[in-house]
Amino acid sequence: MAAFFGTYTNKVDKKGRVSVPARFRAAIAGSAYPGVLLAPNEEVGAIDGSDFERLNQVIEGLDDPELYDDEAMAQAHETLAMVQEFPVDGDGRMVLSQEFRDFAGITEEAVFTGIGSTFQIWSPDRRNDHRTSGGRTGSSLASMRVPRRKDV
Amino acid sequence: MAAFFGTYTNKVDKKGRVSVPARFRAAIAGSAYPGVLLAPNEEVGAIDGSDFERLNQVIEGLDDPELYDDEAMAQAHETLAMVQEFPVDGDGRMVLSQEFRDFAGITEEAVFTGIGSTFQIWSPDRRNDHRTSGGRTGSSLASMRVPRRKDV
DNA sequence: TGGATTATCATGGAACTTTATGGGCGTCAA
DNA sequence: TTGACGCCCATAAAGTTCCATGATAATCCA
Repeated sequence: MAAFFGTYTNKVDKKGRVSVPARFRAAIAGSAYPGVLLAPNEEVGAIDGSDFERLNQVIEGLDDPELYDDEAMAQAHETLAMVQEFPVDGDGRMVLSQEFRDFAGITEEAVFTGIGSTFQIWSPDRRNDHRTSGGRTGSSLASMRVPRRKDV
Repeated sequence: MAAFFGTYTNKVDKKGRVSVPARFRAAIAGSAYPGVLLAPNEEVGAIDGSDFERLNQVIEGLDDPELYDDEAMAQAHETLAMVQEFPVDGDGRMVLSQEFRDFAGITEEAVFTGIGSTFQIWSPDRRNDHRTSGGRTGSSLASMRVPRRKDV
């Protein structure tokens, strides 16, 4: 499974091109398709990203009645309808569409944040606001719990 | 699972390179990726470290609705966004980024402390302050508890 | 068992590779 | 033809590998 983590800030040139962080590229390497999948995240005003493998898992999950009730299903459909494919070129860059840049308020720079099996793309300002708001006290890697191994 | 313990002090050269203690390298040997994962620990002003296996466990846990509510998830995302990957070279060294050195106040030397399934990296001064403050009386290996074995 | 030999480790420097970034050039379609 | 787009090239900075050395620790053996 692709694992995305860390924060990277890259320039967006006048063509709308931006380098996908090398570590993220490595995470999606070997995937069936050399690119990423992006969708607006309306909750936070950023862009969500993932690879094909993750999307396939999500799609499979839709068939599980325990995961989705009617309301959640309708919402999931809306989200899937917003997903777009962005190829990554030979130099490791993709072209962020004007539509998505406008949505996320991205102009000169884009901030990539890895959050596990997916990642997000932010404008620097919004990223800062989001990070400093919410009053989250510093968590730490050492304090994060892992699922207790189930003895079967 | 990787087990980290003991304290080691190593030099940081002008490129920011520092040897990972051989015992720690042995602990992560066999991991899918020859490197360590580091994240700032804002509570104590040091750097938390772990291996890939541990991070993957954490990431898998994120899909478990019983482990994370919305608030805990937001916090977990913040932590993951701070995690960075540091490859360990053939000589057993990694390059501590300027950002992380600044955060932890590390200049010439770095102190590695193993604390179980993760480890920490300190500036010598902060390490000293932290150890001597807090009034923690000496615990002992003999007094430490272990989980009761479950009969299955 | 004392001393010699062999690993392993931490450290320094140099050479090499990758990454992020900017620009150019042809193609296709509106 | 004027963008939008894909593709290729150039380059500086950063990251990574390679080689050398002294110090310490482990091993061997007569």
